[in-house]
Amino acid sequence: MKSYHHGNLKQELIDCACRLCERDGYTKLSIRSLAKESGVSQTAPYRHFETKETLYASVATEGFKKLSKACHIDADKKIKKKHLVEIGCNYIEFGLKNANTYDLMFGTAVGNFAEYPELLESANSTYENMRLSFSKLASDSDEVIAFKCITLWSMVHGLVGILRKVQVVGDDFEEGVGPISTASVIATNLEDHLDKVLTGLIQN
Amino acid sequence: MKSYHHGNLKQELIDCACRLCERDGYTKLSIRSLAKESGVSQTAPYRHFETKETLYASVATEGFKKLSKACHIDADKKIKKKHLVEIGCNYIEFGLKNANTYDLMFGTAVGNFAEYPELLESANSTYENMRLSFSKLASDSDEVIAFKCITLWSMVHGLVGILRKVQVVGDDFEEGVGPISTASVIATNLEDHLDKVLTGLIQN
DNA sequence: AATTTAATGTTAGCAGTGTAAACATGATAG
DNA sequence: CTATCATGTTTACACTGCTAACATTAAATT
Repeated sequence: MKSYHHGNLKQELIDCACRLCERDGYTKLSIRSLAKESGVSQTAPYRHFETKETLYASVATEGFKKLSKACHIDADKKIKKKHLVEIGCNYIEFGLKNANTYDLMFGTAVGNFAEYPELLESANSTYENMRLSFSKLASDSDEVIAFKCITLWSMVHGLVGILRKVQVVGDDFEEGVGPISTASVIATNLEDHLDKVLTGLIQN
Repeated sequence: MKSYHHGNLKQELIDCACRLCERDGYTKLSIRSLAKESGVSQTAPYRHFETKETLYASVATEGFKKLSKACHIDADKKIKKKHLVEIGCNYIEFGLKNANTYDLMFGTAVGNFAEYPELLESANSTYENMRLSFSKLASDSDEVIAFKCITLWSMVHGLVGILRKVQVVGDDFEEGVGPISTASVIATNLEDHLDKVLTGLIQN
């Protein structure tokens, strides 16, 4: 009935880890609980993941693939500024809706991406997507394109960080000009905000 | 000789925690090791910190105080754009030089700042400082000031996040237009970069 | 000044963790 | 058919956060 070999354990562990990481945050994830969830012995996961960080890297890799998809713009389309605004909005939406996974992707849980080729690959390809979109906006040099791209990325990345604090603190504040309420305003007018910033960055 | 009561344990624990957090990252910090370092029993810290998160909150509070100081601009000075650039640079420098502490401050180690009044206070006052500087730049409405302030903050916050990945991956990449090298360029021309972004945001 | 009380320390112990070592099983290659 | 090797299990170790019960001493109350 229950065969000694699981057959598809690695993928099941990754899927399960993705789910639990997002639900409870990666700190709450234990290899043992993961194993139990898959009906397998405590140390079985070690046949597929050298250390816990290796498992984290797999979850982060999945995260970057999803982020990449969320920020993808149809390649044939003629890219305008509004499309970059859309990319930015989608990025932020991903960061807020998958907050715990986002932590894993951009925090320190995985120390050095270079140690995990798949992770590095998926992270770089997320960037590459964004870069391509910028390259279709105007005929800038590679340097300028990369520059604009990093500027947008750090902008939306920063907003995710700030806005998440807003989510956590919630409605405890009504002051009007504090960081919380201001950030909230930006959050609800995200498109306008990104539009403004991008306008300062490009002419199109 | 060695008295039963330590006398200044709480502060010593905080200091020690700040040091260890910055050196090894907050994940490596254990209450037990902390206690040992202070020559006190394993559970003594629990008389001063309800849970580990409470300790984290104290370390984060110290972090915000330092960040606040690093971003402080003399109140009497007439504020110009270059001062805001300076604030931004100092912020980023702090984030990069105190990377592990910065993680603790802006990550998810401390779930809800509102549960730790001192932390909330120090975090808000960091923001308030920045806001004041903006308010001395031009006679904008409170809303506009707050808006600009959040924009700068999320910008530099995002850059810290991106640039840290650069530090970690280091010199493994020389491609020229990849995220790593581009971010590196931004890092070495930080003032110019912030100047550009701020120019798009303000006129002064 | 004597005594009660509250703050701060210790000891012992539970349940949970990451990970290594030695062993078991069974799919696959020779 | 057999040997090998990937994949699973058992056992064990050192470590963790945290609780409960007890010890000591500083501070408050009488």
